[in-house]
Amino acid sequence: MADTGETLFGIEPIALPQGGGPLYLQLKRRIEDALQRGAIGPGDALPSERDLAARVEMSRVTVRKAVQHLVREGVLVQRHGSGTYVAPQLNRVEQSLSQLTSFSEDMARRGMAVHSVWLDRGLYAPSPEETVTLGLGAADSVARVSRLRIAGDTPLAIERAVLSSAILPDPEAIGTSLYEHLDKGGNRPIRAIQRIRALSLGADDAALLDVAPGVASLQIERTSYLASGRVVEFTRSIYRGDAYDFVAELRLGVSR
Amino acid sequence: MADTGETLFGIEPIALPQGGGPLYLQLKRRIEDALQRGAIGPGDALPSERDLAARVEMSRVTVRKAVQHLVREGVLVQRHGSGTYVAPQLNRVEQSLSQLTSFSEDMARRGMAVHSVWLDRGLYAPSPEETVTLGLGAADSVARVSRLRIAGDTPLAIERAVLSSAILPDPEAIGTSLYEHLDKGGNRPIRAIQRIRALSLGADDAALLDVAPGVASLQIERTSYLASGRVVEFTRSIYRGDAYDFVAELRLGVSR
DNA sequence: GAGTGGTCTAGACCACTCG
DNA sequence: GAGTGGTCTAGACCACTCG
Repeated sequence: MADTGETLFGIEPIALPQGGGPLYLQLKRRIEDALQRGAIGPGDALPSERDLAARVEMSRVTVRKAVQHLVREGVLVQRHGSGTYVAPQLNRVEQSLSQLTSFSEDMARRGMAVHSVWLDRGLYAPSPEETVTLGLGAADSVARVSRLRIAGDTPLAIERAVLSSAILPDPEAIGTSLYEHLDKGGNRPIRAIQRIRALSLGADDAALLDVAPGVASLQIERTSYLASGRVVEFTRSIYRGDAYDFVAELRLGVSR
Repeated sequence: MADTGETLFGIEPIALPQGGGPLYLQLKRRIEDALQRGAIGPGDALPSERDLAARVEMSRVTVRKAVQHLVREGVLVQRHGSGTYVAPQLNRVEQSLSQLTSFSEDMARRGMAVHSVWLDRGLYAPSPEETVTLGLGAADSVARVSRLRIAGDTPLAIERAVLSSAILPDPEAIGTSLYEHLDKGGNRPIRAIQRIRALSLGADDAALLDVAPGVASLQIERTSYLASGRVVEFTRSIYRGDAYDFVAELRLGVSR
């Protein structure tokens, strides 16, 4: 469906009225229009930045600025050395915010093949923050387990968990499921508090999730508790903003 | 605490080793270091882009690229015609994801003075999406009420609610509280589903929230129900990513 | 090797702020 | 009016991809 011919999917060489404002916003609007009209669709290649620049009679820097805005919004993707493409339509994953569910089982239920890549797994001296959160003593160490969650070939989330080494003495012994492993030791959490915020992705995490740096993402910090009230794990996860919806059910509170 | 003198808060004219990579990332790292060392703090002015460029011997475009990354991350703020500043430390607002609470009362409990600005309040023909969501007939109209929520002088959120005009025939009659108004008519919701996602702010919403375009934010879509199961309102809200934490409590689900 | 995006420069003009 | 960020250009070189 890509059109690198004369009409440039309806983006005329000379800017039509299109409203005023900066050139890069005008171009951004024209590309958005082409998408809305269906002149270009998911997976299609855009003309190269140099081509686009020549045709719309703007400098390449200005074209880049328009394109980068759309990349940050998740509308386009750029691949170094290859080209610029309309972002493939992702099926957003819905995840409940009221039940502690299993990533693997969640995905299986949706018919998605998932796997994880370990980013880190080992014993460390705790940071002051970890000492406080996990309620550790001075001599205690912590197990850090980090992994990248992948569905098909789309990375969805980075999970970084920290536990007392008393609860997880051998991080290497975890199979695919941390909770299953904890269960065996009688340390399965029954309750958790999650804190959700929006986050602009840094270069490193963006690379792991295969998106552009600066893209909006969701960071979730989870503190899990045993029935005894003891903290089992503290996990900081980063979810791709374009791939996840979190769903919560609310009950009547006070009047607003 | 701003330092526009020779040392440039420890950012030396000639780049120290600092690791490699693109110049703009090196500069970004040096500014982050200065912040971490406390050489500059919230509210402080940075040197102008031209000054910075001269001192670190990079072009202004490269300096801008470093600065803009930090602006997008919420670390710095720029004010056109005025300068570049370290972002003031915001007290994040915590909001529960398991109770339907009142924005105004929530804030009052935290000792914050809040007010709202109406962005829109009126009766309209429904969009197809609204017709479906609200379960409307062909001849029904909808009330749209949009407002900007402000704490002190910091805009925190944009709320855009849509209701059947059968439930809200006169949008102008709302005082400060939509729910209070609904209550009077016996149409108070008792249950709601919220859908949370990360979103990169567009120019218009960014301007309303007084942040840079492209900054990460949280979008929450809420569908509220009456005891009868009927949908009362559909609200799409956008929360400043740097000002909000949403907190949810989870109970044990299936194994992971 | 041709083509692509990623980085970088030097310079220009504009719109805005501030005293 | 001086200074600031916002936009824009023409041109260059690099790192990467792809057939």
